[in-house]
Amino acid sequence: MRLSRYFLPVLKQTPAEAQIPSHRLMMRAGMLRQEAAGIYAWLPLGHRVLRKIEAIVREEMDRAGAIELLMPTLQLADLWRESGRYDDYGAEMLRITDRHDRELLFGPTNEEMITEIFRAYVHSYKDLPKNLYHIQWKFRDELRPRFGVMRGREFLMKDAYSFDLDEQGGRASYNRMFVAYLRAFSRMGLKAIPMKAESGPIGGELSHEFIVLANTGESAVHLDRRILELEVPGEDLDYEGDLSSVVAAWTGYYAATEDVHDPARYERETAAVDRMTARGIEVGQTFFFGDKYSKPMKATVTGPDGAERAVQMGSYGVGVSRLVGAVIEASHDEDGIVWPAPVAPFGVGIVNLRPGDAAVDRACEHAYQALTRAGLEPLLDDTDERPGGKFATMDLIGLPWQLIIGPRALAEGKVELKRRADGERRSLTLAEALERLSQ
RNA sequence: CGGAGUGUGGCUCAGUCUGGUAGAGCACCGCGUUCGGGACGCGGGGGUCGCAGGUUCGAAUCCUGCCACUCCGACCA
Repeated sequence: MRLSRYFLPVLKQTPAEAQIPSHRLMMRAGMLRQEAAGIYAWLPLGHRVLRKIEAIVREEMDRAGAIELLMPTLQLADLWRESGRYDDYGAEMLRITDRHDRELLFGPTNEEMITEIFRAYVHSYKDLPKNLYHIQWKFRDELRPRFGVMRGREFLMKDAYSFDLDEQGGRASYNRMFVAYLRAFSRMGLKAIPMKAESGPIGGELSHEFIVLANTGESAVHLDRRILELEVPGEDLDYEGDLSSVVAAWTGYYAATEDVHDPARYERETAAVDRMTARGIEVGQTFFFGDKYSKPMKATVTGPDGAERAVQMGSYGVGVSRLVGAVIEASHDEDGIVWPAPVAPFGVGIVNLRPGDAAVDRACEHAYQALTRAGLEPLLDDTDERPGGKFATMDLIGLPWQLIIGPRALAEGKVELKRRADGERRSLTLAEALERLSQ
C-alpha cells in the first residue's frame, strides 16, 4: 500500500475521551472512530489488524476440528424463551421490535440458536462429536462501556459450540478448545493464562478464563509464575489424541482472578518466590455446561443402546475485537504501538525521505515491489510530509520494521533498517536490507 | 442505574462567573523558502456555540426541559 493513496488519519493530539493506552493509540494511529458509546467504526488500519487476529483464531479453530458457519445477529425472542434466558438476561440484551410487532433481539451470544440448528439435523450418536463456530458481531448493552474496544457494546466474537454424546466426550472437546486457545493467543504474541472461572449466566461448572497479562489490565490476578515457563503445543499437535495432560499441566499451577482468589489456597500451593500478582485482560472463556441447553431445548440423539439422551455441550468464546486492544496493552511504548509481527497491519514501512528525488524514488519503488512479492505487505510512505513527521507516524503505527531511504545515505549506497521492537538501526545496502527482511 | 462532569470549526481548548453578536494552537487550501526525528513566512477557507423553549433591546453566556458523551461505583467477551 502507498500511504499517499491510503486512508490513515493519524492524530497528533489524543482525543479527550481516551483513557487507557490501547484506546489512545488506536485513536491516534487512525485505527478507530467512535460512533456512539461503546460502538466503533474500524478504520482501514484497525480493520487490517482485526482481520489478522480473526484469521489466526480461525486457523486454530479449524486445526482443532471446529467447523465454521455464520449465524445472524438478530434472533427471535421465542428461541430465548425456550431456554428461559429471555427474562434472565436482563437489560444487557438489546431487544428490538420489527414492523409486525415481532419481538427480536440483537444476539449477545448464540447458545440457543446453535442448539436449534443442531437439533434440527443431528439425531444419531454416530454424528458426534461436532464443534460448530462462527465469528460474528455481538451486542451487549453494557451499563458503562469504556476503554475503547476493550469494553464496547458491539464487539466481534468467535464463539464455538461443542456437542458430545457423554461427559467424557464433552471434556475431550473442551480440552481441544482449551489447547486451541493456548495456541491462538500465543501466535498473537500474548501470554495468556487459563484461570479457573465462574461460569456466570452461561452456566455449567467447568470454566476457564484466558487472561492476558498486561500492566493496564482491568483486573488483578494472582498466579504461580512457573506457569509462565510452560510451553505452548506446536502446530504438529495431534488433536485426535489425548490432550488431558496438556490441560493438566496448564491448570496445575495456581492462577486466579481477584474475584475467585483464595489466599489460603494460594499460600498452601505456591512457594513464596513463585507468587506473582499482576494485572490481566480476559480475552477468552471456555465453558462446559452439559445439558443445560440441550435438555430444555430437546437437542437429543439416539445412543448406541437405542436410548435418546440430551447432548453434552460446551461453548467457547474469544473476544476478537477486544484482542486488538489487548495486544496493544501488552505491547506498546511511549512512541506508539509495537505490533507483534503476526498481527501487524503491514509487515514493513518504507520511508521515502525525499519524494521527487529520482534516485530515492527509484530505490523505494524497487523495495516496494520486492517486498510485495515476498509477501511482506509493505506500506510505502511516499507523501510530502517532513521526515520528522514520517518517523513519528511509523513509530506510532508500530510496524515491525522500517526501511528508511533518503538521499544522503543512498548517495553512499546505503539505507537504514530499523526494528521497531528494540529500536535497533542498521545501515545496510538496499539489497542487504531486502535480504534481511525476506528471511 | 447511583454519584460527578463535559458539549464552542476536523482535533485540543479559551471565552460562560460579570449578556453586547466568537477566538487561539494544531489540521486544511494557495504561494514561496525549506527538507535525515512532528519546519518557517505571507495570504486564505471553515463554526445553526449539542437540541428545543423561555427571559432580554440583545444570549455561547441567564432560566427550564431534553439529548449525547466522559469519569467514579455496582455488572460483564
